Amino acid sequence: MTTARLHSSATSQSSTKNGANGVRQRRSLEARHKLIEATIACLDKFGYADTSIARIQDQASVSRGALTHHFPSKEELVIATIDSLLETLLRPSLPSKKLSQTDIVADLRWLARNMTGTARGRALSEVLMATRTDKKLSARVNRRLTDWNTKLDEAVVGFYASPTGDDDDVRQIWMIARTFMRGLILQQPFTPDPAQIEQAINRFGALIAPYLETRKREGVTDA
Amino acid sequence: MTTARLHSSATSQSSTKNGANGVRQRRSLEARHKLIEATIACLDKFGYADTSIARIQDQASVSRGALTHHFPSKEELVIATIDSLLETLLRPSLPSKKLSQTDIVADLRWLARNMTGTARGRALSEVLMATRTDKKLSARVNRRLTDWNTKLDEAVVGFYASPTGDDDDVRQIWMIARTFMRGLILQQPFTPDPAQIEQAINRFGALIAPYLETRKREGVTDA
DNA sequence: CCTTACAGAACGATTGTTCTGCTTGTAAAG
DNA sequence: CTTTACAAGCAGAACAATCGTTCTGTAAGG
Repeated sequence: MTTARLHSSATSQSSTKNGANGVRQRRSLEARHKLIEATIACLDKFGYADTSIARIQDQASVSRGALTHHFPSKEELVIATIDSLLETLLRPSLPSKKLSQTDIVADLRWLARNMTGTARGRALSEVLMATRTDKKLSARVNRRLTDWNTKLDEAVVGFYASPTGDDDDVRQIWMIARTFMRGLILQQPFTPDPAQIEQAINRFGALIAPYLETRKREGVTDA
Repeated sequence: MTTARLHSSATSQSSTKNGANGVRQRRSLEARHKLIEATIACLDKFGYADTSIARIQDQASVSRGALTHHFPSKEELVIATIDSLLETLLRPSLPSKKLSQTDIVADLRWLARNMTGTARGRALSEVLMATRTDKKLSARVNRRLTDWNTKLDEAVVGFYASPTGDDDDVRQIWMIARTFMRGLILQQPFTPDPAQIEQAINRFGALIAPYLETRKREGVTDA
């Protein structure tokens, strides 16, 4: 007599009116978190093609029943994982503890490391490639991705300005930078020497540096 | 016109003693070609994850027995497909009927179209992403990819020169350009507007144009 | 006559999903 | 503060479908 156990979408949680942390809810969130982290690890290790539910539940040390309880389908799990990836990959650049704002090349190196040098960055690349052909998945995450991109643009405009004063140019330059960084993952098989990759990053930084200026930092209260 | 010459690669070198085209050999090459084309089409349409043997043989309108006869394993088929992709993606840039050599931005647009706007370019991106985690596949194609990259570098140096006279700089600039182009595939979900993509390509061309000059064209006999 | 080219069934392994049963937190009822 | 009822959390079997590979059989070019 189980009703439709549509375990509410990824964003819900929201809890009930209860503010206290119930044992029940806490464990649930823990399990979800563990499963998402396992999915990221599998995407990084095995790639999207070979990331199966069996592997994920093995990586997470969670029973299959628990997995299917929290994520009734693989698609739900992937989407929740994408949400997690977007959030954690956006957060560090918003408070800008990491961005030096003065050395653009250093910022680019940080960007490169974030996108290709971490499990989360590589995992995102895997799902991005998958969305190209998986229309069902694409339909459900397209909005999130474009929103994320816009938010990132606005954050960058808060840090950098164009000598011409055109903010759109800053957005375009950084969009080019992000595109270049993403391309590194696909270029790596051609250029196995890490030093050559690093040199290319530095050179790219030199190419775009003349078109970026540090913005006069006023009250940048992060919301 | 499209008599694609596909060398049988790692496996048997397929007896070159016979100069005459037997009916037998011709049909075999035709079947191989058809299967490779079908694989490319499937990689483009379904992505690497969902490109199964069943789908390939369906796309090629070939029996499963025929497929397994020509390619005893999926890996063999994928490798033969990669060989075909590398060859056809290199050829047009070698004789340089397409490269204008004067308008760098136009050349970049052609490069972008070649890498992200064609089924072959997208199919290559799919397998490139797969090689990141598939170590068995990676081990078998790494050499081919680096060699291909080197060959492309040399071809580019034949067309362009650096104002500084340093050929290595030309190689680096074009390596950056190729990386950027590859990144477009992964950036597309974030930036669905084609016009914005095109503008970014043009802008990128403007960024690197100052560092490239047309090389005085002497006898460029393509080997 | 024999090897190659092909057709197609059969194979075990693995895919993602569905279902049944058991435990347990939690909140309402007493 | 109990008692009780019920849904959430979870374990694991069962499921049909599909995966890639192997095998047997047949037709035909050399």
